[in-house]
Amino acid sequence: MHSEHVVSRSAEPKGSQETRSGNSTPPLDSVSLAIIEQLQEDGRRPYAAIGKAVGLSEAAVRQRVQKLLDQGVMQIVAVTDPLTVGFRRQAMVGMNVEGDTEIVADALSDMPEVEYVVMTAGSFDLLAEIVCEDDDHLLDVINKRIRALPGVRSTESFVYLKLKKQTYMWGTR
Amino acid sequence: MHSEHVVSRSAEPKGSQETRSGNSTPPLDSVSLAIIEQLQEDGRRPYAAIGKAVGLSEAAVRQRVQKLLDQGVMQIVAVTDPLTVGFRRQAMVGMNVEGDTEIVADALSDMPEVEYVVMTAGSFDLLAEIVCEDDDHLLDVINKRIRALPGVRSTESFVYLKLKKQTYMWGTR
DNA sequence: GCCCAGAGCTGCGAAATCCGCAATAGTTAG
DNA sequence: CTAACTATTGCGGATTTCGCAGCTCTGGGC
Repeated sequence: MHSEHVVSRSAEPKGSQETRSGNSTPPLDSVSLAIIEQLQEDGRRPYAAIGKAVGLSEAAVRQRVQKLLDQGVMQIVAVTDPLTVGFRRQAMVGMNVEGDTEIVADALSDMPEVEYVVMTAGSFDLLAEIVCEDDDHLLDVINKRIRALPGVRSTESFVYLKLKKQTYMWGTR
Repeated sequence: MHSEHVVSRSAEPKGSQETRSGNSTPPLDSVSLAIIEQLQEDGRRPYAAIGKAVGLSEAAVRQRVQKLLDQGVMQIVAVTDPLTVGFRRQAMVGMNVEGDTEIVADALSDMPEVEYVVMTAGSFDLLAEIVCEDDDHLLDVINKRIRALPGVRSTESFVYLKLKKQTYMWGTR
């Protein structure tokens, strides 16, 4: 048992199932970390192989993976470069908002073209990544829908010219 | 729920290679698109289930998936919210660059803390997402390493406060 | 037209993997 | 100390993966 607690944090109220990044995410010990790292290298790696790597039985790994998925701590998915699969226009949109930033963030999150929403400190209150099929589509999303949201004071767009790096190796340094 | 239609795409003669934007990426027909969509929903979905969904045999799906992976068109990985895995500080950094933007982009891509690099049009030439363990680490990366790169004229940072959405559903609208 | 080569698909065992379940520790609360 | 709960293990049986041989379709060379 060499596994140590990362940070012992006690008494966390449960029952919160918010979108993401809610810190309802308790423990996550070093074994689960190791499992995640294995799956970041290959999302289809067999449970037995992972178990051998992290020192657990196949069944235990399976149970932990299922739990991590259920809790939303991780997801196992195929990722691609959108440009390769037919989406020709992407942009990052920075926004300034008046009132509750989170309400605007939620509205953005409901849009299918929006892949990524983050609340930030700095000269923007929100950043959102938009994935569209063409220029008309992008224009429509930004001008007709995002700027129409109540509370959005101003936006600034950065159209993607070339994606240079995109990794999913958190924890695998 | 499982609609058979993928991304609307005009009927394609099977021999036609539409001139896709530059990359060494061979066409990618609608069947492969459909396979990718299946794996975007669940990266561990069995080949037989995918085959039934897209109208192909298990073996054919397996061959196509392997090819897509080998070609680098997609990867099947576990993705997480870095905040839940022990990385407490993230930021998007916008940059203005003099000279060849791509050289700077390549240098950024070599840094392990940099998860995402994209060349953009607009008031920034480059956007880079940084994932760090703490404030010291973040400060070090931005001030000591990024701003030290030759050609970097100025930077502006947006520290993440809360990640609201992060999906990998390109093509699954 | 004819033949050949290459790419893609299918079907089929054999091997490996996944899955559910019951039994076994370890932990915490009373 | 016991009860309740959670995590883990070991096991069959069902399912999936894997490799391979054979088949079809297409395009090129002659």
